Amino acid sequence: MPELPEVEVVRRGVAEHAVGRTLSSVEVLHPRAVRRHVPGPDDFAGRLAGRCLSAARRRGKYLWLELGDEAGSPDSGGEALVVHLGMSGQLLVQPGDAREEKHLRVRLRFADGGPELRFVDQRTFGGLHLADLVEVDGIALPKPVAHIAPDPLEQVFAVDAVAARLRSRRTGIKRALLDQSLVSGVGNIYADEALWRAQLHWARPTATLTRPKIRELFDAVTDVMQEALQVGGTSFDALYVNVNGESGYFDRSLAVYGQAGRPCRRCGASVRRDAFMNRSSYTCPVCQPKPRNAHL
DNA sequence: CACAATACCTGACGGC
DNA sequence: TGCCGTCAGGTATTGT
Repeated sequence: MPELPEVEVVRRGVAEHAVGRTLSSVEVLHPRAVRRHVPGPDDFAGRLAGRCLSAARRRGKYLWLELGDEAGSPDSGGEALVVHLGMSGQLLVQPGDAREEKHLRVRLRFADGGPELRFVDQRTFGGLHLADLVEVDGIALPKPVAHIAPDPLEQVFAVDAVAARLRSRRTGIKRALLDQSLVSGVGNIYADEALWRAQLHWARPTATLTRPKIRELFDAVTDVMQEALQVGGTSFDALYVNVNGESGYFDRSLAVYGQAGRPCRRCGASVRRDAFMNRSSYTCPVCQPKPRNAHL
């Protein structure tokens, strides 16, 4: 599933292969892929034609391509093509005559006649839309991304400010980690991996965490994400791939996620799976004991 | 306002 | 063989 490291791998690919190029035509093959573009698919395609992709940026799991005029300079309006991969979205760089993917949703062609960008998405939770840029704390963000908190790999990420907000909450630590308005980029996989590294149970009340423990947890979040990034992200199947269609290798480094019944790498106890928010949480029952005052 | 639950979606897989 | 239930889960929306 694409979380922050996977989206960053895609961002780098798009920066290398598409930034600086001018779009010629855009084809929407499935309207649901642009459902967040309120004016509709025709408006989406019409407004992109002739625009240059001037930069590829990211916050958390959101990716956006800044749009410039044909000469390539950023336009005064400040507009971006926002991309969210959802659960199964892929952004691929493909020759125009390459076979159509089964779940091809949007095709973006370029004026230079080179490889096109394809948005492929089996489960259609992801999508593309156009948005104006607004300034938040000195950073230009698309309007729909403005409510998302900085991610742990950003310069502006301030762990002490996050710790203060965490400690005032009345919820479990994993729910808080997954709340993109508190910290962005963390999904189910990296939440479980970071909690295992910091030896915290998912239901631990945030209010009971000390500042040093919260710092330790976010060090673990940062470490696990950077390690994943170095090997191209996590993929269990063909659903997550970089722009060249290649899978990452971080699945081989997972300590608990998806490892139910296998021995904990630290103590050997059998990793357990709990139902959590209509999905799963994986923990070591010995290293991450369930607190008595658990926030279930 | 804070927090929790649910809807949205498709395909793989196991049981019968 | 094929049907059915379950699971995967990020985010917007709805409910308390």
